[in-house]
Amino acid sequence: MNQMIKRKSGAQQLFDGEKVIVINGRAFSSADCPVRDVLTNVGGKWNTLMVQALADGPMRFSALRRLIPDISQRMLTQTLRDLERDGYITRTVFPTKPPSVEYRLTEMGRSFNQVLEPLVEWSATHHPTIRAARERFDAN
Amino acid sequence: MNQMIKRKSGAQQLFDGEKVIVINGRAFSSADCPVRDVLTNVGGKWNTLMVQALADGPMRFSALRRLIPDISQRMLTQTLRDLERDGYITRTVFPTKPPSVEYRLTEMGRSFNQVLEPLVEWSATHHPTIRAARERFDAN
DNA sequence: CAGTATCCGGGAGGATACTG
DNA sequence: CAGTATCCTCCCGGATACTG
Repeated sequence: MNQMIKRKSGAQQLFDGEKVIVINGRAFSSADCPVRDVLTNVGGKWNTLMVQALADGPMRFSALRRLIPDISQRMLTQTLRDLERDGYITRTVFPTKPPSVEYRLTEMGRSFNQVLEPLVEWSATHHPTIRAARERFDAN
Repeated sequence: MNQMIKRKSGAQQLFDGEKVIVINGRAFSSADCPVRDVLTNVGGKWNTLMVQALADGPMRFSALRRLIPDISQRMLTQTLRDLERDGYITRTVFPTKPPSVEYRLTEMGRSFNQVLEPLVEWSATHHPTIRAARERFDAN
């Protein structure tokens, strides 16, 4: 029930000649696999960091820049746009002058952050182990 | 405690002139941020899929090829090598002829899979919502 | 069977300059 | 302040061919 892939499924026949991935017993064209679709965002260099930056509360564009010093302006805008597009965050413009823009997690964004957190914790916990394994492997 | 980033920390001063990310109150050079280090793997196109493929039990190279039809030989090898290097899986060669090689999740690999599963579930659940949000956004 | 080796295109993302 | 607009580079990953 929890594994992404099931063996010995006849589902490969569902798409004629097309490559297929099987998740929870259902077949998807690997082109639009839902899990892949979401995990692509997770993999993006800035997406998860941005979600976590907004987890404490809404922030403005410039505040995000200061919080994440090594993101380029281009990537900050693009990441925020992508997250907005997929419904993770909302963008609110205040017509002050100069204008200020507030970014805020949606309900779904907060929901996502909750499944993200364990992964972050896991990463921090196991990072030393991974580093060690890597050095051991590279020693050969 | 659970958020990746803390505000109003003076930690930016810890690294002299270097860009810094702050996690759970500790500062890391953004070059070797532990969370980024792990999440990079999550983001790789095949890494998570491979972990899940092996979640049910060990598999051989050719079995993995059949299970994930649209991976190239090159990427299959490389993904397995990377996962082995970081300690997620082990690689065992059986000197039959022709040789067969078995890949198996380590304890850490299984541990990782457990924090991965909720993310996979979440993806499958929210995928329709995301698709809808995306179409709404693109309509403008 | 389980890999290497090589070539190659596309896209992610950085740097820089400009704007309402 | 909060963006666009370009340009450019690196490297991920696919395709193909060869090997112990």
